Amino acid sequence: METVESAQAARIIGAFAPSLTSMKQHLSQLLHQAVESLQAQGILPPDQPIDINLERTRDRSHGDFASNLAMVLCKLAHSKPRELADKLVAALPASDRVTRVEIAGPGFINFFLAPAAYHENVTQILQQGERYGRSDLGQSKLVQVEFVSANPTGPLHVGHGRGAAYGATVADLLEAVGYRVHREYYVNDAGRQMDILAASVYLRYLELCGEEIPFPSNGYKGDYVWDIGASLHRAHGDALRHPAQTLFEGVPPDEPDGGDKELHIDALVSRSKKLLGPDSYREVFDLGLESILENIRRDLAEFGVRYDEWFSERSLTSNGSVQRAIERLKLSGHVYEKGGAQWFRSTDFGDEKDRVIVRENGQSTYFASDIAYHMNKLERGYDRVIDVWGADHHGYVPRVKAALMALCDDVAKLDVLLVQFAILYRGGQKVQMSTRSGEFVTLRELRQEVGNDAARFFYVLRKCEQHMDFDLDLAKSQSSDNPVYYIQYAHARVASVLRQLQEKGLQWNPEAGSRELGRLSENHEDALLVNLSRYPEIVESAALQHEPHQLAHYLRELANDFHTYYNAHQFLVEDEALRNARLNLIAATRQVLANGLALLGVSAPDSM
RNA sequence: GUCCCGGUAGCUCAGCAGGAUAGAGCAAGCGCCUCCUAAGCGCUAGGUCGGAGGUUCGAAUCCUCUCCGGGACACCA
Repeated sequence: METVESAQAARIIGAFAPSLTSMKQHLSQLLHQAVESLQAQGILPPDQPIDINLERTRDRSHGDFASNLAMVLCKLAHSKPRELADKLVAALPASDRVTRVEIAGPGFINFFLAPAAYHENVTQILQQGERYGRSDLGQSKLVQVEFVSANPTGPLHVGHGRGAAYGATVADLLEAVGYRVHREYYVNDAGRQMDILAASVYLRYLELCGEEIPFPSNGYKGDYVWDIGASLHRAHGDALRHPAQTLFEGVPPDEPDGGDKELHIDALVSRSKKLLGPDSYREVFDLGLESILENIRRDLAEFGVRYDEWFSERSLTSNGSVQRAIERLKLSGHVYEKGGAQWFRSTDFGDEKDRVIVRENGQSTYFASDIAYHMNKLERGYDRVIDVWGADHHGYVPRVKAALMALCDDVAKLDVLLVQFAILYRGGQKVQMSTRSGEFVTLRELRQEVGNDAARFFYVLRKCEQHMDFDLDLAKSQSSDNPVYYIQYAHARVASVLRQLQEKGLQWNPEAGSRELGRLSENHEDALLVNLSRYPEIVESAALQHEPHQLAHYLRELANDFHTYYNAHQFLVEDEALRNARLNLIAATRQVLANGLALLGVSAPDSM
């Protein structure tokens, strides 16, 4: 029976790259062998799947890594934890990278690593450069990450910004640990909201033609709609003009006039369609769509967020995918008719209530498109599918999963990650935002105010599903209070030291430095060595748990270790061997800071 | 009403697939530039981990109940 773990173990033994990632795996393997040996002796029952739990110690007096294995297995072995620990330790194969193994406390097995293991790691960092911290854990499996996917009815706002930063970072992290990642934006280019946008554009156009228009309360009022109306006017002059009176013929009153704003706007949409005719209407519609989508694309690109695909919702309707999805659901026997509409019995799969997929008027719902979209995703053969949604969609998760359960057994491949809104603070005060009046802070405004680096970093500083306070003043401040500057400054300081080296006419020989790493004996150096070796573990954990904040926090710690070291010791010393060793160490630190910042989409400047 | 998220130092938060004395940054107080960027560093002080039960060798971490705060619950997209 070939398990994943033993396959991994075989790889480790086969090609032993001495980096600390494999150090953890190495120790894990040693424990595995010990367990197998106890199984052979009959001390532990054979053929029991055993999880090796191995973690970094908090306190260095407990060594470098600790395992609670003996405490976990003591019941199976019918012995006391410390006695079992004794037997496990006795059965551990020797390793030149472990100087000492101790049993402590209630039965922890503590591993003390050889300093040389850490020294080799520094050399690895310098050799691997940008690749340090990357791994093939994902075994080139295909993952799709869909994120942002905001309706193209207006510019991205700060809420979308968090989804963008988070989704992009999760995608990059997954890529770093060896997945092949497909980044996708689902473009809602069909449906009522888009019609309302088209009508809004057309109304602004008519105003520019000189018509007097009472603008609908439910229309899109942002300035960008004016701009699109103006492009339309530049392109067509008055060719698409109709008298306001004609347009408003038979349209029920708007809310301020005692009517219903929804009925009012829907009527305006159908009047616009009728007056313009299908071709011209489509032109207005597409101009609105394209202008806004272009704006969104540019915004995201400037934010360092890249996509492999912009997937059109409309295409699902036009190529029959939606129809096909509905048919398949019907065939599965989970669809019924009620009140003239087609309902999906999602309650069969744990949803709270059944959902409409085809409306009374024959139109399929947004939900139907979403089912088709997810069916499409799974058909494309991804091993994993990740949806990053705004937390306000959380009620949506059960019904999408229900649909997938009805259609296939691949629900487990889908992860929906919900991102909470960020609340902005300026001068200690909440920045008020309301989407309906169009008075929201756009992502672009945020980027202009605090810069891309601070925005990207702050957005991923918290777990995604957690509410977040975004302090604009802090994000802008150029002081150590601001974690972004703090980390970047550490990076810049190393670069500065290396510049000083030349000015002082001193040499740095990295090869010699590699041989002299044993000269690093200060506590500050020890702390740096340990934390540098943790980086691959952090990347792995942040990626697999979809938690970029782990990396953000780690980088702050690493920067702190460096600043402390910088203040306590001189790097450009006369002693050549020591100087080479120290420069190797800080160059490695710079590399790890740069790698980590790159994964977060934050720049790593050489001077500040 | 149902469902999600949160309640850890004065503030903002880590820690939560159980582990060895609960961490960081601000803010407060005291120090450190003839020295590689003081956009930095050190020290001091600060907590019955919302509350109550339970599970066990061991709980901030898991389970149940409860209190407080935020959010979501369309034949909208």
